[in-house]
Amino acid sequence: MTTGRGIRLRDVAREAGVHIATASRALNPRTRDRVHPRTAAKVDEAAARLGYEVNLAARTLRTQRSEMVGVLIPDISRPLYPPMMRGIVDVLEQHGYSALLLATDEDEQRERRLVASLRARGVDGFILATAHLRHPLLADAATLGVPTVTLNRTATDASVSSVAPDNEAGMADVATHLVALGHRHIAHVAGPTDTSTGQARAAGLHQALGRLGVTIEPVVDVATDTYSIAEGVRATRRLLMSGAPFTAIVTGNDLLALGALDVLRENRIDCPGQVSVTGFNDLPMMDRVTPALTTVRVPQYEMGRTAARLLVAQLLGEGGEDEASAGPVAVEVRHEVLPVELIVRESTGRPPTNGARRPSGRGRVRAATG
Amino acid sequence: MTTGRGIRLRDVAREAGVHIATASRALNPRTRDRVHPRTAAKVDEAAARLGYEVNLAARTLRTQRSEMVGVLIPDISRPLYPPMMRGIVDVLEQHGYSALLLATDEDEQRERRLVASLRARGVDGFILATAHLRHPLLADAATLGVPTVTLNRTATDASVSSVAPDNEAGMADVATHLVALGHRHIAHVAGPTDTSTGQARAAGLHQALGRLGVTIEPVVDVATDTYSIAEGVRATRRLLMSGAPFTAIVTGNDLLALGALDVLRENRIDCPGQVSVTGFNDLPMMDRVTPALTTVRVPQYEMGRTAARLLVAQLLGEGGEDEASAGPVAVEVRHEVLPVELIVRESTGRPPTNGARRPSGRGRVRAATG
DNA sequence: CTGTTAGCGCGTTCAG
DNA sequence: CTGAACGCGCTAACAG
Repeated sequence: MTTGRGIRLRDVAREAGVHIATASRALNPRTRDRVHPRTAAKVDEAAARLGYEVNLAARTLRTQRSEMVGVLIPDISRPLYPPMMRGIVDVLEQHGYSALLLATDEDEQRERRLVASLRARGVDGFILATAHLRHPLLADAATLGVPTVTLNRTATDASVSSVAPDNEAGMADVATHLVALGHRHIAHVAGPTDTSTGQARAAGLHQALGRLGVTIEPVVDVATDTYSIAEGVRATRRLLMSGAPFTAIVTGNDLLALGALDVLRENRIDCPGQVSVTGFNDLPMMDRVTPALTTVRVPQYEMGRTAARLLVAQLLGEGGEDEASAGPVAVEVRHEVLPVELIVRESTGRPPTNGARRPSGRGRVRAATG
Repeated sequence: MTTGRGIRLRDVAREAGVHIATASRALNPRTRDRVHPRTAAKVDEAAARLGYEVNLAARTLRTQRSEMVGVLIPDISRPLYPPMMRGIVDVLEQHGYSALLLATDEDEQRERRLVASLRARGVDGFILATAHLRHPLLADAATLGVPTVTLNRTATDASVSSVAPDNEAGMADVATHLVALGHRHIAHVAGPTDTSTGQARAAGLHQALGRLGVTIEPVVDVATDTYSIAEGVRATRRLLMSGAPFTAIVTGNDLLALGALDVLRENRIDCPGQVSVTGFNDLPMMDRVTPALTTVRVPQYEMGRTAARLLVAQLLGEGGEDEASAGPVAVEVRHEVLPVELIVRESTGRPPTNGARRPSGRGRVRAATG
């Protein structure tokens, strides 16, 4: 109700008729029980009357804890991330932490700069959302002793906690689904091999198909450089050019799948009539594209929440750390793998009854543009 | 390369063989020119060697400027916001500011709490993304003297800068487009009346149609409570129930339009064959739903950038403020209205040749579920 | 349970 | 152009 500007602890203390330190203890939840309830009440009242708000910069300077977490996301406008971010923010807020959001664009230079600025700000921890495997930062962050959790990146580094979807299980579901429908000739538009999701999903698919007695011909197993519609287009064109037969395309990500659908459409190949397509992630609106995409739902919001919970647990754990344990302070490292769910929609169906054949003549494939 | 942890200015000063104050001046861009170039170079070198990183908590405590901005967004996982956030982050980063992202869910209580915590953190400014008109916070923020910019909310408060799309022009384009196609009986699923976008778009539509000599019958002019697919469904069902004739539905937002498309589909009313539909915003994937949505593109990323620029301008302006000007410090308040663009896709076409009639019998309208 | 004292790391006076 | 001293607002240690 009042200004709250420039009101310091000493003002509250004077107003309440107690010493500044007493006011501090009364107002800080962690130390409130060290003060007489009646005194605490008086302080509360004075603080409320004056509109006092603690100065966190001062507290941070004193305690070396900023109660802020740095969240590094390549690009929040890519649809995979917003639900994750929301999950992160929700959990952090619950524990009194705030989220500093930075865009990395997966640019190493930029990342280093941003992390440096976050360290300068004294963030208590990092959440690093990236699937890229080469990530020099990780070694740094761990080395520099700032608690870190990676998000959407399967654990490869034993020293940093991680949260990732169960890519293998998702691909196993996809494989089972397609084989049950009767598909035997399956093509694969794989995600980038320098991402953990790309690798894990590709491996999961191959393993599952192997168990089912189906193999993917190398000529119809193509990789992409990035997760994007354009890359999906490029890769699917290559598939068609190969002339090899297939009745289904498994992709590593919904955007790649959208690109595949575009290429099928431009070549007048019916989906799912002639060729089935699957995606991964279940991004928003995937139920509304045409045909509605069969895909693997990744619990994005829950992944964000989990990452934040893991980080907060470390943060709180560290604070209460007794120095009893000698040796390197064993921060508990955990690797959470969250369950995924196959969502069957309209882009998958039985293969054509006349069996697998080249879905299109080479000459009919449109040349790539641009 | 080195740890950077626990390295203080005094360490750098000692390493460089100068006084701590000199090191401070050399390292701070604003005061660097007050020190001898050779001395500055020595300090730089020492800082680099030691991996020094300024402690921003200390600087903030001293200077009362945190170089952080609080960004309040109802829910980052709603597709309108991520591109805005990206724009904000990009511009802020350019000027050395960081973004603290909070989720408000448009809950007033929560908002107050969050704003209080941001003030406690000493943020230098706020960006408030909300279209809701009643916003007590605004008065507060302005009153408390923290520079604020509203985003996606047309100026109603003269004291706070704002960035908003040109809703009127967008609706004028929609009206012109539909009338040119031959539509004379137009229905309207309006956005919430307690939002500035809802109001401005509704007003813009009515005005434009008025100029074109077309009026919307009150029975086919329905409002919604929120921008959501479910509300679009509810409102469109009401439209059909009314029995009044129309050949086009103009909606206040893409989600409402998706709901309208759902209801048309469930009643086997062809779009655009029997009824055309328009949206607003051009959210991601609107080119891929069926039918691809004719809508008004709002420059979300650019709006984010603009909001951040306006805020930074205020922040920098304030710092350089000479006390020469007596009276209330006139922070420059600006209201930016960004141009929009009509994107014509497949959901609009000529009205049926047999003219306007009730697109569906009352009895055929499915009852609302739930 | 409360008061006293000291200092977190920095920027900014004021002298020289 | 550089050095000395002070204090931003708070909390942690130590007394009492």
